[in-house]
Amino acid sequence: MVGNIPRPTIERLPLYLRCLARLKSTGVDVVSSEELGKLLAITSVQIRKDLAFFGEFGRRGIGYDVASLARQVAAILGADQPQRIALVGLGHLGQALANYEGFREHGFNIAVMFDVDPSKVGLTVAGQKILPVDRMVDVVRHTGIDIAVLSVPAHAAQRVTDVLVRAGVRAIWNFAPVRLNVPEHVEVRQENLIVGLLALSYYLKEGKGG
Amino acid sequence: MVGNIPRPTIERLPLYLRCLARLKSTGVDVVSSEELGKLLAITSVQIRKDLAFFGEFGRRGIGYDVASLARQVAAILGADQPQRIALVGLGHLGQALANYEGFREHGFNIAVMFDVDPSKVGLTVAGQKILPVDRMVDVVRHTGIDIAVLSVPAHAAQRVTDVLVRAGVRAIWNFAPVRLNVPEHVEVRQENLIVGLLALSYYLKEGKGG
DNA sequence: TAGATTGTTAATCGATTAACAATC
DNA sequence: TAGATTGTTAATCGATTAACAATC
Repeated sequence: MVGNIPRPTIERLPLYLRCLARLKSTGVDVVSSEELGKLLAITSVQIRKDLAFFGEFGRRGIGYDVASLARQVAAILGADQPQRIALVGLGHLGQALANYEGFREHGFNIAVMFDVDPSKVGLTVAGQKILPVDRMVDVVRHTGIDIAVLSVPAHAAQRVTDVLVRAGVRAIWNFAPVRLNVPEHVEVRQENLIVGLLALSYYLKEGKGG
Repeated sequence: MVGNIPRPTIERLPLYLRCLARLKSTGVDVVSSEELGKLLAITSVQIRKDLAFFGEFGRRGIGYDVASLARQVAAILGADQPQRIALVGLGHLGQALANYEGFREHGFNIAVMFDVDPSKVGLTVAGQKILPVDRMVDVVRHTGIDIAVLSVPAHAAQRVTDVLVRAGVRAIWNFAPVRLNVPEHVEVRQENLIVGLLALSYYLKEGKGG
């Protein structure tokens, strides 16, 4: 696999994957980059260029085998085999994430859930018992979980992160609106809901002809 | 205001805004682009370039007045005065959004909430009563709401969108994993949680040295 | 005035698009 | 073979970075 793939390419792959999964479920066996592009509002060249970073997946004159391409894109993204993740913080957002179907569909299983709030510990959400944060290092280390989802209040985010790092987590998906300090070997993905709403608000104003 | 601002610039403005709000609340009066950049892990030139699209906000040799810059960035984004929004779909994600503090902080108030599910209609979430979708056109049109947040299942998203458009909504923040068809004058912002997780999963694999 | 920092013009870098050869 | 569609090389476009003049 090549060293430096453009970030925009990486962020389009999940779109391809989902579209392919949908095509597969509706019984489509073969798809051209042109057709895929129509469905996604992305040019066919862009799609072929993106895929070309990783290999040759199509048949000239024919197109792509839907099932096979889906498998291979999933493999590129590390979504080809079940991956257990830890969820920390079971406020409203945490509970929404715990119940989000999209994860399971891509092979991500929330294997453990933690919260500091004693009134939440012991409750069952989405079929899982909430554990106390005290047990996080032990449990995460023991189960060998790599990815943690962080949906705690901003003021607690760095503290929880330090614990997660100590527990051996190597990727953190952070919904708290703070930049986390982590060692170099830990990947952080910052999710930032308000950006979406503010950007939308800007384009709304612009559309008005402002 | 200039016509064509780079999209990346627009998406950084909310980060500036939040950082400035935080500085203000900690009593910082003046900040340089260098300092702001350190806090956000963005270069100072990038920040100055971004701001330059909209005008001159700083004082050479001094820096930026935190309160004044915050006000002006908020104005650019249309977050300088309260904006009412409609929330459609009160599943787990919808309820999380209804309770999300970040919106209020930026002047967005969820003024009305709708759901199809009769067992949800009438319930109170985050201090608001859930209304039936049947009343959506009337209520939205009557209150003059511009922005709708869509957190309904994928299969219902287009149907609800058509109603929202009929009700006069001009911007839709869509959490359903489908591309919406809307008339040209309606802005759509596609939010896509799974992209974040899959991208993280990719970079985790890469980090491994794969 | 000297030091600091902005705003802007020019150079570089990276991503998208266009053109086309390869091949099913 | 002719038509379709991929994969790739070259050209264009757009965003970031570097350099620097303006000015507090």
